[in-house]
Amino acid sequence: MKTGGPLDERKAYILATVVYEYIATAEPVGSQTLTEKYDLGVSSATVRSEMAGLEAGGYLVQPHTSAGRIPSDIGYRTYVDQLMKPEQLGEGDRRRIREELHDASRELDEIIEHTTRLLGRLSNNLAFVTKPQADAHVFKHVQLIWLTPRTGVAIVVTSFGVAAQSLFELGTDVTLDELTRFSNALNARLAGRLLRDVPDAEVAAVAAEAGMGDDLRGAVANALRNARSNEQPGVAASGTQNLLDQPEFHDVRKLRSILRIVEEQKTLYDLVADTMDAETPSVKIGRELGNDELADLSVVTVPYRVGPNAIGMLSILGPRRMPYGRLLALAAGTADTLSERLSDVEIK
Amino acid sequence: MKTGGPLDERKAYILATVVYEYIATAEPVGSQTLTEKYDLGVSSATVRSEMAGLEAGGYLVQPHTSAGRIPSDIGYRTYVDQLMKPEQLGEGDRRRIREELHDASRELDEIIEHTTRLLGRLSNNLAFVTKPQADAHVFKHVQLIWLTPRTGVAIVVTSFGVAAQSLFELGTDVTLDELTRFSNALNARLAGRLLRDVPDAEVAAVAAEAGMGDDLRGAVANALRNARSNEQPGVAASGTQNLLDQPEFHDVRKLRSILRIVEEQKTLYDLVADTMDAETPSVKIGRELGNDELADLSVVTVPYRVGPNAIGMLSILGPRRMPYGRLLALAAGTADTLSERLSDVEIK
DNA sequence: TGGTAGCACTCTTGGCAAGGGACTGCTACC
DNA sequence: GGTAGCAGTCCCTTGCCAAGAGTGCTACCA
Repeated sequence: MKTGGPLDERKAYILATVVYEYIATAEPVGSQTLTEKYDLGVSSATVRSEMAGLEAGGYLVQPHTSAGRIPSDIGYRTYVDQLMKPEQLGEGDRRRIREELHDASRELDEIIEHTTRLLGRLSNNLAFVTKPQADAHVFKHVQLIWLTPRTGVAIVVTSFGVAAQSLFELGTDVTLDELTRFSNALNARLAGRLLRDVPDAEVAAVAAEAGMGDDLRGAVANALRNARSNEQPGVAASGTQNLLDQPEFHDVRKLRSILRIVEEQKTLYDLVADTMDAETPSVKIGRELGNDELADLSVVTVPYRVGPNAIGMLSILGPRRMPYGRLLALAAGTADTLSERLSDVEIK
Repeated sequence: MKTGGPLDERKAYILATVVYEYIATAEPVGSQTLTEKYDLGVSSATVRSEMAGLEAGGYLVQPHTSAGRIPSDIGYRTYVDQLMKPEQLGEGDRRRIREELHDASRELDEIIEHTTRLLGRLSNNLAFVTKPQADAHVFKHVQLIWLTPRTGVAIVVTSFGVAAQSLFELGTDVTLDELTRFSNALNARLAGRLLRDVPDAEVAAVAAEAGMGDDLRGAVANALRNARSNEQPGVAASGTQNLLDQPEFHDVRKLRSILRIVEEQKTLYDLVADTMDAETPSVKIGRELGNDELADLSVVTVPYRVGPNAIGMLSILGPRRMPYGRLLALAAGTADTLSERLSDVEIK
């Protein structure tokens, strides 16, 4: 299967129409259906020979000899990159998203969860949103709370509220005054800086200067590391049941893989981890997801921001046969609103 | 369908065998299978007439005329309450659960999540665990953290670590000293008491005495309310994909209801909310769940404790045709270990 | 030479009938 | 009261056939 040269205009139009029709109906598209439903200006016989060409070029495949054609990964890819026209979100949808999100809580996690549910509902697919990469947040405060002479809690607060906590248990007694002094030492040095600009070594150094013991230092370092959470942020997901409507999932085996993936946040995150850096909308189609079990799924992903920095991603997972244009517009619109909302709740 | 008088010994044994066999095979059980596989000491003809009696009594039903029989809700109920012998968890399983849970983190939420995943894996069904009812926890500390003159965070710490937080935004400026003074006033009065013994009114009174403004008072009250979370605790769930193995779920419509219920924590919680008070293991079978969509599912539920108080529940949701004895033993064993673990991490 | 009409062919799908298998309920007998 | 045997019911599988959808190829036309 060679990818063929560039498509001439008529081939391109026919490919676009096949993809469009297949997305709408979930049925393999034949030459006759095509000439009947769309005004191609040529007969079905001509369409047949063009389709044979598209199949030879790797854009279409035929499930069996006497069936119509469906797009291949390459066919969808060409459609998304070159053929489809970008869609805009209607003003109604846009307003509805804004209203829903602005009613929500001020807590970061709840905002993310709420956004995820909203996106799942509006997209009629499975939505998932990565929690913010906090390392671009501003460090506000660390508080060491004394509970008993040997236990306490270390709390890290950023410009988005409480970012992490860590219970600690010490080998030797510590007083309330000591904890207060430690907290002050850390705050004096760290307040106002970006989390990512605070290396572990510096925390250790400040702690050592202030005379903090090892276990206490460990607890603070631990809380800060959790706050940064830059290896692998949590992921919120919503809308699995929407996928059941799609005919492609009436096969139970496919559902297995999806359910497993949704339950294990890590796999879900891995699906989009590499698009995090790109900072632009991205579409992954079928085998491009790098997982054979997901070969007939696609994902669209759009980053959301605070200020200029992309700090997380909104994604929609659905059948390969998904309305790419609409979902991209929806994700982008939601990402915009989420970004605004996050700027609102950020403590300046 | 009358529920018939008490079952004589032979009827009871036959009912038990039918339930047992159907749980194992998922196929309607006929008189011949039964006499062949189990030593009943009578012929299949006799069994047939006994089964006819059991059907008349409402214990068994026949999917169609020429099929074997399957248990009704009443049949399962009788089996669970009177016929099955209680199982014990093997020492191997027990040790494995203990090892897994004792390696886990000290953070309450993570312990619960970890337990849920473990239970999902071991039960091969859908496990869900309600997060602790915190109102039986001991109030340890409230901390008001100053971020800017008009913003801050209120944090409530109980004997299980940080229980809740609430960002606040004020109409007038407040100083760090004032916040410290407020914190101290609250702590002096509340520390060491059970959360449920601290009425909202008292918090308001202390706050007013200390001269706190309304918004600040609101934030503290809010954080305390969240900490108590006694209306409806969160629920962790794991193992949805296990259900796909069961033949009863090859019908996609049934999956829909389940997926929806799992995603909405509230419905999941409602399934077992009324057994919270009972403080003993409980089994709900089919329509007893009070939801037609779940008519061929069952749930076993076991409470877990800290000290003498039940503070949450472990549940396993699966097909009505589930191995009740084994799952009850598994849930009970896991609940014991979870209770121990929680006592360990509690700050005394 | 590109487009078209027609035709033979392929493959799936649904309906239908027949046969086998797994039960049951009933009756007559021990 | 228990049992053996039998007629009857119902489901499920299998095989077959016809209908339908779609294709590729070829001959023809402008």
